[in-house]
Amino acid sequence: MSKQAMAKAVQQRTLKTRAKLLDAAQAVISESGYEAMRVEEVVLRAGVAKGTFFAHFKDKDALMDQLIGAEIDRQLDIIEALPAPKTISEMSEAMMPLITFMTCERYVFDVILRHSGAAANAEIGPIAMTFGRHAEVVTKWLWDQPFRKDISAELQAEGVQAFMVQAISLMFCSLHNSVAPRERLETYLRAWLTPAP
Amino acid sequence: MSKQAMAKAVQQRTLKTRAKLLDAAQAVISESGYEAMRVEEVVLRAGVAKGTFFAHFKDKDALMDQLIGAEIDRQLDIIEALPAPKTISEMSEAMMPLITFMTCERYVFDVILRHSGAAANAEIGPIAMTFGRHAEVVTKWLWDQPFRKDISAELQAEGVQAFMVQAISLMFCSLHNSVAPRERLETYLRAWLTPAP
DNA sequence: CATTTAAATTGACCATGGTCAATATTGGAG
DNA sequence: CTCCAATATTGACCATGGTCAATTTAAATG
Repeated sequence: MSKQAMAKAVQQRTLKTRAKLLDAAQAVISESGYEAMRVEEVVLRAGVAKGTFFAHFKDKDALMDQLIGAEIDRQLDIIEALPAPKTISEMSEAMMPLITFMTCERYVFDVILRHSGAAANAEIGPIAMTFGRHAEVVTKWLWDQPFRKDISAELQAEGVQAFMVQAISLMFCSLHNSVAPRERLETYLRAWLTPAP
Repeated sequence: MSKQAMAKAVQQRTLKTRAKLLDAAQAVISESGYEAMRVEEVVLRAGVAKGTFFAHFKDKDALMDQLIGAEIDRQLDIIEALPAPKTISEMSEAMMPLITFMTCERYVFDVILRHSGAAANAEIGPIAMTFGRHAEVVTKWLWDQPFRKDISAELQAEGVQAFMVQAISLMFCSLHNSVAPRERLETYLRAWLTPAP
């Protein structure tokens, strides 16, 4: 035995099957949206049995975690390429593409919330990772040019995240959806990042 | 026709059936927790058919909304009876019972998040109402003795809520669950309510 | 009291996510 | 090349939330 303990590596077909499933899922989503995605439909298009799906993903949510996480990562790539915002307005502007995706469907936002604090112990999923990455990006912004100096850039970044979630939550709330999300976010950020007691 | 247009009022049995369902559900939850609740089990104990359940509640989530909302209201009753906190520490202390309930099960917190921004238009559910009420309570606290004066008490209260949710979210996250939730919340609240740039 | 009609209840049925014992395939060892 | 064990795949089956046409019941009316 050469590979000792870890036995055989993953087989070729495993990767192929996984790719087929991901492609099929992405296709369904492109056509009908995230919420409308059915496992049945995905395995049908991928040409595999239902059981195979669950051999590759713990459950439907795990697939969503991966697909939505990947999309958020794409948005973060864009955000990261931007120059560090110098004003609150620029910062909220920079965050809008991400927010737009997160609010494309109520279901998507629910999945994101459900995974943002990684559920199980020691099991950090793709979406949870993107939250970590997002915090890092914002921290970097604030590092160069902090808006306030009484607290760390990390803490400021955590607050920015909390307010982003809050602003999005209220978008979906009929009590508060009269105020535009971008405006609301800016109000929060101004109060958080440039206080003047 | 005397009652014109609104026809007959709700029948007695309607209230009885609803009460039986709520009691049965509460009993199941007391024994096994929220996540373990099954509609099947509830209708069995209530002695009604499955269809009756859905004649009284739009779906399982609606029942959860009501039960969890009622429990949050009970916690808010307690909180409201307290004297207004004078320090950040007292404030976080006052909020702990509510947070304890919200974190009794991951499932409970998920339901709360899902309903905190009322889903459908013009359909404000019990949990969404409690968020409104909670904001009012906190606003009242800050009204008498505001920690900072550059922003309104209402805005401060919204921030308190955002940070409460954030602190709870991170409790469930394996990356961050090393820090005690109460400590984390106090760090947030101090930075939010007593900034010193 | 008989009649009537809106409202409440029923339960067979469906939709869909998820399981698992059986089977098939892969890739290395001899 | 053949055989073996680890791995991947299968699909019948289950669990559970949710639907709806048919039926039963409440209570107002004459």
